[in-house]
Amino acid sequence: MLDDFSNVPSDCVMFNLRRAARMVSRRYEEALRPVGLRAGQFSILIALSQQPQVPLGALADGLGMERTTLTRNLRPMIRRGLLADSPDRNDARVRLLSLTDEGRALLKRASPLWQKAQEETFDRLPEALWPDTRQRLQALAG
Amino acid sequence: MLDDFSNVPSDCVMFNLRRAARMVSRRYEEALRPVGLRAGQFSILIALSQQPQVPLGALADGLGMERTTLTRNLRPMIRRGLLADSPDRNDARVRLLSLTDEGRALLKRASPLWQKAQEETFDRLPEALWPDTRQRLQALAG
DNA sequence: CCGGTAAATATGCATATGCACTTATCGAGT
DNA sequence: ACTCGATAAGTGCATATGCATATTTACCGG
Repeated sequence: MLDDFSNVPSDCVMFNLRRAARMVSRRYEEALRPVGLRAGQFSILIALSQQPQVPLGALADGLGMERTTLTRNLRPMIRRGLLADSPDRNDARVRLLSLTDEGRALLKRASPLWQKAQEETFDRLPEALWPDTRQRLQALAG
Repeated sequence: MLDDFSNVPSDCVMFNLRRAARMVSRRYEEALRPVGLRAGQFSILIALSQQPQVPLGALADGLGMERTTLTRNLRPMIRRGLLADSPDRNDARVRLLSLTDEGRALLKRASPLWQKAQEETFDRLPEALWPDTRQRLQALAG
């Protein structure tokens, strides 16, 4: 008998997650285009807005991202002046990251654009389902 | 008053989707490493296993991916001999894609590895929740 | 047949992703 | 102080992602 993979595309968790992430990211990036932020860059700004100084590794963990990936994702943002980094005085290995004033200002401008994308997203998935859905995504990511 | 973005990381659909996609993809790629397939490559093989000949654009639509992205993702797979492409006899613009015998054989070897990754995934998200979760992801991707 | 518009795909550029490996630093035990 | 294992971060390589733009082909109205 022939191999039948016909159920795999819809069953595969990885495939469905990646496709949804691609499609949703494109919509958020379209919304954020006026401020010139990519989807991942917006996430980094948000993550850094929570704390004054964050070690690179801790930030990568929070984003569920390889340290080496984050290292490179930071570059265009630092070049643009949105982020600053400084060595930890107590541990010279650690690179502490922080938002600049410019980064904070841009985040403020980006916020309503994000809000709009978020609302458009909830036109597709009823917002009441989101807390539950988020929890499932976090379980998958954990 | 200061801007407070403290709710954004957990609320942002885009962020949660991307993070989950990253983490889950890494686990599938680890499982698929013995056959040397990346997560997206496995998805392409599966998608092509459904039909004998698929136009590039139609495949891209099915994957929720830009045609230009797919164009390049195909390259290493064609170079490796997993896929073949030929022009459509009725429309010289169209590139028809198909699995090679080697591609089909590799998919067969990859299948149990995928199955294992899938099962590990369901250790994190109860499988009973998957049909519903999949539907939500498809709504987000649509 | 010709000209113009639409469609399918490819290219240039920039960012994103992570593994294997390397470098620098820390801290504990001697 | 010294060595050594552990930890934080960076590099080289390869694939992934998509927008703006270019190229080729199709099709339709004249």
